[in-house]
Amino acid sequence: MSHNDDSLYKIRHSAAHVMAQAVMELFAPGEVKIAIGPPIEDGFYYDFDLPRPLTPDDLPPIEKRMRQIIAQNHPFVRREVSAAAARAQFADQPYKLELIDGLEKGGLDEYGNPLQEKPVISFYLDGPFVDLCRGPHVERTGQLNPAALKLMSIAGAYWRGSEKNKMLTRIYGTAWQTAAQLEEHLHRLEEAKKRDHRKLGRELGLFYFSDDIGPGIPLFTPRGEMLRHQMESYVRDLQTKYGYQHVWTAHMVKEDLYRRSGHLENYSDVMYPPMQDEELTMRLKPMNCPSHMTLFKEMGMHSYRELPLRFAEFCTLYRYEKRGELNGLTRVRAVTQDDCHVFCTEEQIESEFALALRLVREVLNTYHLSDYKIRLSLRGEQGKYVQDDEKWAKATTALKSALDANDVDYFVAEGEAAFYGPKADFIAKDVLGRDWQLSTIQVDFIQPARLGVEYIGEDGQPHTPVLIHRAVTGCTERFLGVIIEHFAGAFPLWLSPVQVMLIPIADRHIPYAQQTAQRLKDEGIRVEIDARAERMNSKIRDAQLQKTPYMLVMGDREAAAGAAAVRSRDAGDLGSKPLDEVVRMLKEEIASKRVVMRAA
RNA sequence: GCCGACGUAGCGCAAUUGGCAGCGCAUCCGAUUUGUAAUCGGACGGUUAUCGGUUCAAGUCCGAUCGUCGGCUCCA
Repeated sequence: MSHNDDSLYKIRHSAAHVMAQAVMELFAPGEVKIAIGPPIEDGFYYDFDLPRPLTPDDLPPIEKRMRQIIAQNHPFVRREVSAAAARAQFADQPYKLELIDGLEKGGLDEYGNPLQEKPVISFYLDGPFVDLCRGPHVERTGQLNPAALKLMSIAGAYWRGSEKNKMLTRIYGTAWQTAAQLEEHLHRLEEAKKRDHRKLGRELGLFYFSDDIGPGIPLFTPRGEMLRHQMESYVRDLQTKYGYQHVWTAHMVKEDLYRRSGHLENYSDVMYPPMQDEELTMRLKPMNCPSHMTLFKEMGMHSYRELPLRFAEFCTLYRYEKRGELNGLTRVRAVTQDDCHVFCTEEQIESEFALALRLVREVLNTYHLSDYKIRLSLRGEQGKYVQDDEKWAKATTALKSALDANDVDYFVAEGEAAFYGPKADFIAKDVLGRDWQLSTIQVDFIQPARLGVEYIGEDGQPHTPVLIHRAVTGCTERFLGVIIEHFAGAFPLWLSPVQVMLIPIADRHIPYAQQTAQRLKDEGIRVEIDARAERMNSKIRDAQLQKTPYMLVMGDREAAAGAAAVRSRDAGDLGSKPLDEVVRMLKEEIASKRVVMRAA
């Protein structure tokens, strides 16, 4: 949470304590073990180790008890204590003891991450409830607004976030200063639900999931595929313009290649099991890099003069995502990356980074996803990484200086790197303010050497190129999921699967509609005719609900005049216009890739 | 994978303590030929996710499996 939310921070932090007290009172003394309860964006949570699972029916009594505690208006009192005193206080609270250990050693915070300085151990007391807590809090429980508080959900959460630890029960709540703010927040959640791409995907007939196909594998309808096609064509054309070349490398690869590239050792958790074909062991591709490097090698000797060589590919990759982590289109098992591998010299890293950056920026701007931050993802202490400190240091330095040379602001995240190198990840905010990791630019000094990729340098000697991995929209599926929600299903004209719906008023206007449809199709405009025996109003309503950008209504007047009554999805009835003008207007809007954003 | 909730017609939902499985929309058929967000009437549609158990009787209770949803480090 940011600093200017100090008062909300205190409110939510305090609400977490009040909730913990309420939960403890729901059970017999000593039955509830409390873990941690921080404020978070929009609210707070507290993790408990409970004698039984909670159900949604448990929330109202807890909430009721919280209001009573608030009404009792206990002061929050801070007390600094020694580690020994802290241990005595929480003798029967194992999680708190573990936290105290971490604090006392000065080494670890509550998640087991290293701390800079040895902190002061402090308690906060409110009434009968004592918690190990750094604070700050509101002064009295009465400063919490009971009408601006709501418990939201129950979830499981591992102690310290590690699946090796015990699963605790987490209760999420939300808290605000005023009831109106709470209402607003709940309203935002409702809006987000309406835009849920899984719901819109079904309503707009874009994609489906089937038990017969398997989890995490979307099936795209003609309309959904048209969206994919438009998105991919756009990036493809732009890549071509920027000097990237497209290649194609199929979906299966001999396992041995992944042994040499390092995937088998470092990425096998995400890979599907091997397929045995007599003496051959094959794998579904989880990444393109080894294939692109192999292609580079097969194409013969490469001179330094050919570099940088940029191989782009829209390829569907297969990744084993954990069951519980699958989520609509944003987390699937068949992932189509708009991938690219640039083979270049160390000197070229900076300019290649700049090129990729320009491409990424142009694409994100087109989608009105221009509010993004860049995360420099580095190797962490744990996790699987190819061990080669020298190359990691080189790659990290190179990426940092490329970021700096291009005047890019970024923040550092340790432990987020790929197994072969550091990344610059683009994290964009959608119209609802949610973060999505989309584009990525990665520097890899490791894989080319492992696979023996070489070029002949100016000195006539073989050298190992640097590999830059780069994705613009990241992958088609997730990006589509994000933009469905971002646009609330109302795609800009250039992207819309059906751009124009022709609405003949009566059956006798169908021939004119067909004639008009052909005219528009000849201009490359995607058009459909609603020839049902329905009333015009009903056809308009359906086209509007399908979020079709333009409706052309045609009756006797239009047929006689060679015109169409234009209705815009966003602006309503625009009146009758000659077809020539309609075509000009549509083509201009398509070419401009104009976007009309809807408020969240 | 783990914790919890859920799974009734293509979609959205009903069904009393266990007692004949229904409504709306969509679909199909018929009538209507309509001027900027829903024309009227009729018909079709189900092994209640799957498998097993309890019971005279299961959508409802129990178990397993499959699937979906909410979560699983936004720093005590």
